Amino acid sequence: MAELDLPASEPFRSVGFTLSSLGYAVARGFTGALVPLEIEPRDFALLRALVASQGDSQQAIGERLGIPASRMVGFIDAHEARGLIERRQDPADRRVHALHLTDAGQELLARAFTIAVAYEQELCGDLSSPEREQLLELLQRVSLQLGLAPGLHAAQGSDEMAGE
Amino acid sequence: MAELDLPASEPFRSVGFTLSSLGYAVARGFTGALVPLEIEPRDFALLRALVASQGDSQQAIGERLGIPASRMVGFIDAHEARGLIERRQDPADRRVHALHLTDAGQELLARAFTIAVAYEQELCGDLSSPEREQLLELLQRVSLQLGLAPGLHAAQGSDEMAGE
DNA sequence: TATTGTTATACTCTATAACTATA
DNA sequence: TATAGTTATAGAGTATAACAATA
Repeated sequence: MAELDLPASEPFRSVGFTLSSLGYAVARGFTGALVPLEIEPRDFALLRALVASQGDSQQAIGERLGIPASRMVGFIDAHEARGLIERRQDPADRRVHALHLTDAGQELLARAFTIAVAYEQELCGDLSSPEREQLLELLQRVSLQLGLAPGLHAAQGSDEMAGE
Repeated sequence: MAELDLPASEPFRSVGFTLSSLGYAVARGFTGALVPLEIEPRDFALLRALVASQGDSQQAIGERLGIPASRMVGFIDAHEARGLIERRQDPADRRVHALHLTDAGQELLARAFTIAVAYEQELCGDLSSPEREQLLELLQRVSLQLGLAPGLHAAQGSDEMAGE
């Protein structure tokens, strides 16, 4: 997209193009790395969100992750069926389901973290520590150009760290 | 994913995480930038592929883009209905539909390129020219770690430069 | 018998809106 | 009247496999 010498064919060198395809590949790779745990990146994001806010309501968590209320139902159902998450009645407001990680959920999350760390090391295997820092810094500046909150994430449907 | 001091909450600084979310945001942004042309990134990819190989068969193009034959039918139908692409009978093998860009298709592609260039400039607005080069170089090295052919792209279904 | 393009079918994922029980 | 969670329904997108014409 930068040097528009070509009529319209060869894979041009552009930041937008590269980030888009690389981001997709990274998400797909991470999805693959999580397969042994039988979870996907979206599940990882959910478990992480739960650690940050144990006891919050189903809809509050959903809002933070950008997941509509109706979709949260089945999403939480699946994790509860696996014994990773617990719905607890709020005694003050019986409409509310407060979400909590079970011990099994915390253990699985820990294992997912181990995988995430290993994957990060694999990705950056060719970079020195300062190079990695600089890459992060440059990416950060592109993020700001896009108006992205630095470091925000979600377990949205449309992929994002999920390769499906 | 790099510094695993946190139990599992704050948005950590990791190349994998950043690339995944940024890539998604870039794709979504590019999708938005193309809206005035009433095309999506996958259409842009198709038109580009056609320039590179005018006259190739429908399935050959599909294979290059990673699109199964059955999906190509409706995909090409839509573009033919808009007058952007033409199916021509191959006199030698009457099963084959050779695909060609129409004049309208070439004009639309040119306009899409203009948008892509503008989007690239917007993304890199905060970067100096050497910084941009270095970013591309670092991304390239991460791509190689992932075993990605440098500069390969597709018009796959599962998003990739498409925000849906 | 294999291949190009097509169609039919079924499946996954998702959003929208209606519904319930509480407040 | 509003809200948390649920359910029902319908829509988009896709893959799989069967099919017709041609080789």
